[in-house]
Amino acid sequence: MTQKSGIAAVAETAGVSVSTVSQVLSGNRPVSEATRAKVNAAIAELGYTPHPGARSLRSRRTESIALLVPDITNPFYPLVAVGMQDVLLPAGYLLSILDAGSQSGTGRLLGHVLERRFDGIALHIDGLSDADRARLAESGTRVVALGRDIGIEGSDYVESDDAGGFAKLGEHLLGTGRRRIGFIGGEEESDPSRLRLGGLRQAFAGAGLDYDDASTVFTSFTRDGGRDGVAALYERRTDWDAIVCANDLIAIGAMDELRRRGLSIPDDVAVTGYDDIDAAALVHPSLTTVENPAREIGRTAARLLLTRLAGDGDDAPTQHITLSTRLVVRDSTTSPIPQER
Amino acid sequence: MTQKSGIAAVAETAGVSVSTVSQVLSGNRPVSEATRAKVNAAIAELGYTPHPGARSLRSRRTESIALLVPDITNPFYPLVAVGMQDVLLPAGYLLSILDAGSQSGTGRLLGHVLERRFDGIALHIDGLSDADRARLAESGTRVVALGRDIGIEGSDYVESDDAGGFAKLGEHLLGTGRRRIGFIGGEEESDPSRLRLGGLRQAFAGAGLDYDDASTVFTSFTRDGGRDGVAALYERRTDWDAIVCANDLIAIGAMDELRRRGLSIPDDVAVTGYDDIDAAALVHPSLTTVENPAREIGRTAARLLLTRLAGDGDDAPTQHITLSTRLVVRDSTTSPIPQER
DNA sequence: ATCCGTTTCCACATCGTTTTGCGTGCATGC
DNA sequence: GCATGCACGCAAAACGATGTGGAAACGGAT
Repeated sequence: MTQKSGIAAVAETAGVSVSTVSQVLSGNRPVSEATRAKVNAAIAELGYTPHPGARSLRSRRTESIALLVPDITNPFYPLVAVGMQDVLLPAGYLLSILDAGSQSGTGRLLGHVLERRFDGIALHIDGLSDADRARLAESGTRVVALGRDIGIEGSDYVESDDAGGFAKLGEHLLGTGRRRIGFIGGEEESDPSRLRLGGLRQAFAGAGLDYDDASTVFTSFTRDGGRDGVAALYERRTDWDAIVCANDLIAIGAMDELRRRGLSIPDDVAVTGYDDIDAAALVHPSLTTVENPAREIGRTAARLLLTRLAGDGDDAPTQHITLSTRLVVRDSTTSPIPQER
Repeated sequence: MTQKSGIAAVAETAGVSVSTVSQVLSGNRPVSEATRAKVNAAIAELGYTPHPGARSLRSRRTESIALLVPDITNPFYPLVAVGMQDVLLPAGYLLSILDAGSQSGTGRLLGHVLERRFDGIALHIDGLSDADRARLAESGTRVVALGRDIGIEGSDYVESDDAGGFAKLGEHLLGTGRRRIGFIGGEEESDPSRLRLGGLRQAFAGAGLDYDDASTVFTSFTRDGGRDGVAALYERRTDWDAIVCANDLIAIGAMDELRRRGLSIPDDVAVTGYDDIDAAALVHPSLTTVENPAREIGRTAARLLLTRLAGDGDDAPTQHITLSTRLVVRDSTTSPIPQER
């Protein structure tokens, strides 16, 4: 008695052929109710699980998709991942989150990812090298880009309305009487920095005011960047009444430095961020910011992928979805609840 | 001219047999320098990548391992993931981070994970059902547990020295003259809560003092839990001079509530947390806590898995590794740098 | 009884690897 | 010259699934 394994074992104990079992599993062809029952019984009895390798070998599909992020310790990305799972799990796909460790690590990891033959890849990349872009394109893997267009033929992308968010921030600040408003961006060459500054400008224009370019400094998207940014701004002048930061981490760093200089937030100067990471609500005073709908970004990206994977979307035009953002006003731009006299 | 694909195509253009190409790839048997060169040239020319499905079908290995976490938005887990990657990537393994979404979601995801036939699984689970434990055990997949013993034959686990950490916290507080010390735990039935309280008790005992059980309340491991915990403690008495919290989130919530009651931290009451998540340094005043070496936990877990996967560790006794923790003193237990007068 | 259309199942080829067991050709020892 | 040993490559058999072309069984119509 040779010990069969896999689908063959199931076929044997059910007293049917291998192909019939496969049919029952895939529902590809009609199977009579009687044999279907026999097969299912055998499957349950043996605790059978199809071998994904064998399956993908034939079907050329893995039923799993990858999310490739530059830094999983950035609290923004876990939320994106959760959003993708919301959509993918019910559709029978498994989401693997892969951490490149840094922007530069992306290329190194990309090779591993492509080797694994995921059905689809979602990635958030700031600088994708031409070589990597080519590898992605010729791999034939479905790709959806997060945050910006990745420049691959036929790959959709989803981003949030950065400019609109900063316009709302600007209006909020101008509406509360602030006029000497500085802006601390991330890396100067980065798309987000430029878009976000653009939104602020728009708010000024809308109020019939001029935005002074000398109110802008660029550093990096980190807490340290925020500290440096404040230092740079205060070298130019010292009468700022609001500081707009390109993301929450910068804002938190800026608050550190402002406090160190003996300034009170928001009485002397208001501070705003972007993203609405958890920490924004935790700092003291809590940070006025704009909600960057990470989870919704994830959901949308997953839906785009699923549509493409369904196949009939192969020739559909490239999709570009922009999600709207929401202003979240907290204590860093309004007077905090009086607590120490 | 039939269009071969995969290894057969490589074999053809290199003018060798399929098996020879495989040998070159795996280095399983010696191959002459000349043919090795020919094969490598062909591989490069065709941009060949082995099909992981076919490979795992034969070799029964996937070269990828999974990290299953209850909630990827908890900042602790991304660090664990990064630590695992540190070790796994150089070893040629791909790490997939899988988010169960909640403790209860673990079971649902576990099925998907086992189906995927990962070579190894690392999981951090508080309550694993017996059914799931059985599924894991009989799947034959290598398992390493994080944080606690998972009770599966032959599965190693790694945890951090919670009790030691809380002993250090207790000594620190007692050493600065605090005596009326309250403890806010997470869920009462959870192992961590009990272990951590035990560490605090130990500090009292070491100083020849008695710890009063009436100083303990249990809530949940969240920020809301911290608020509730403070409320509960202050119903018992109002002269606390320190509050020890079972993790940083609780501590941050506790600070919210203390502040709302008009108390000053640390002048009126000191607060401590556990884990040293980023937010601990961001809150104001910054939080004294204990570093829970998440990244090192990840590294260790990965090493344990690799050892088992190497095969010769099959019969080795179960390993139980405890990592030491480090006290991080910040402003919430010392007087902050005078900044307003 | 014959024929035909459905339904239901099966045999078999196939996917791309790994792996074992042999067959070469060549130098070596006698 | 002839057995012996080595170093290299190759053929072929798995691995576990999918899916197509057909064969068998079954009714109903003629």
